[in-house]
Amino acid sequence: MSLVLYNDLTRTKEPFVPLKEGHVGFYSCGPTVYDFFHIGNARPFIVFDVLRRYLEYSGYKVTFVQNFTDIEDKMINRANQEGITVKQLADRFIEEYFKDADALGIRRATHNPKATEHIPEIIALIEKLVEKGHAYAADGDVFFDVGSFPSYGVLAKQSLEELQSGARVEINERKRHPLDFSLWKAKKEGEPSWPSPWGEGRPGWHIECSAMSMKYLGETLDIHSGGTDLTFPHHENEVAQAEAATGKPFVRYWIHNGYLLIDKEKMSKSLGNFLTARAALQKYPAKAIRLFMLSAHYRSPINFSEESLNQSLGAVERLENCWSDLEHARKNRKTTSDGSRNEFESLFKEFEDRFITAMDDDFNTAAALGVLFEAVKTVNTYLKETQTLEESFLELAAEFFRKIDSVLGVLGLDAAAGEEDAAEIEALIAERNAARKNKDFKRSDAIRDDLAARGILLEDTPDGTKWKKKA
RNA sequence: GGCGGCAUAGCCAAGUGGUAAGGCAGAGGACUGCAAAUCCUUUAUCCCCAGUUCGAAUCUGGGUGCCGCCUCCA
Repeated sequence: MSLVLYNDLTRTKEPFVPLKEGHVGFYSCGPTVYDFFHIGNARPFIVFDVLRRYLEYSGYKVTFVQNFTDIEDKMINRANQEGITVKQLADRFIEEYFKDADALGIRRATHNPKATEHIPEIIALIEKLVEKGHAYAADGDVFFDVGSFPSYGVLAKQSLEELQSGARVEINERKRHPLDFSLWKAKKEGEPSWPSPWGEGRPGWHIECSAMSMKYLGETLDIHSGGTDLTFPHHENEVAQAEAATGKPFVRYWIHNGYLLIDKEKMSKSLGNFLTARAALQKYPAKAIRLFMLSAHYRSPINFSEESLNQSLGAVERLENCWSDLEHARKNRKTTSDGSRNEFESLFKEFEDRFITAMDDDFNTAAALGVLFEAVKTVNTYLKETQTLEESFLELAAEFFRKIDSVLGVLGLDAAAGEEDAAEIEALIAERNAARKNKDFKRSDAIRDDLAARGILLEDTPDGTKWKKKA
């Protein structure tokens, strides 16, 4: 059994075999840093972070590269609007990106290259394309010559003619073919620029990903991912640029996530129907947002709504309750350790195998979550129905949850506890229990209500009172 | 015009030939001082029609509806 991925290049599921055994070179298109990213942008960040984690869980060494597009029309426009430099704008929103991405539990990439820091690599790639006759200069601009690259359209699965017939591209007389695209843009007044063999200018959007991905991962990448809207033309162009230059296959597995919709429409900045990740994080814990993203297959569209997020929140609470019950049992219940370890080992081994089977099948996180919840039920039932707990069960269950959560991150076991006020809470609980003993329910309920108002929820169990923070 | 996706219970969502995972919500019950949590029970024949098959949500054909890409966009 091993991972099978849906490859957009072939439009079929294929067994995943990396170029170098045991190692995966993974490039994921990152944000243009002109604004906060929204919850739709967050989908690929979360989903491909989980794929990356799963590859690592599966034993691969993963080099994960995600770029920052820090020079581009939108960057320039926004910087001008705000009266700051493009660099200042980029620095600010890279910082904001990390704040939100970290809060969402997205692990840091191995490399986060910026376009403006790779101008020499970009120019070198363009020069190579010009030399090989795949690009041509025109008044300080350089265009890629799609007519020179017969397999243009591999990802779109359309011929040049077919692509052109539906195209809404602006007429540009300097282009040989309407679909030729900019590799280098001549400087305009008030724009940042760099010297180049074609004069002062700046790189086009598509070229940065080809240049930077190959710099960090070599001429052939194992996985390249992004939103499905990038398939054409961005990724198509990346393929053309890289393969025209190197003559080697650029990417072995192209994977694209489906859109996040809101009111059945694509969430996007231009439509104005977006919710920033930051705003979402104020309303919902990261765990709930992650679980929401993972509750459907990554290639399906998902519809964002308050109701969906609330459902995910409910699900997360179920996971958390199970975990905290487990912890509580470990501290407060009688345990023994006779014999039955093997039985529990195979129980959790089976759950893990099923988790692996789900994830191996084109990264089916929805099915994987199903397995996780079945394990939750098993643990809950065991805790409820067993008088004297077997230590190995508690250990193995905790280990199972930790492992799964190292991939999915929906339990937040990585996050620091931060229970500095624990002592005070414990004291109040003791006071409340004393009141309960004296049947002073007025007093006991008052304490419980006060704590609830602070976001501390109490549960009375046969093994004493348990408390937790509201999710 | 070309390319592609989707349609499963009140909601979200797996499942691609053998008689429908999981979550949320709801109802009933157990437990509780009351709660909370948990457990038990309960809620679907898979958009429609026609085929293939011993057998289809799952394959084929035809409909209907929704959505995306071909332009910046995760």
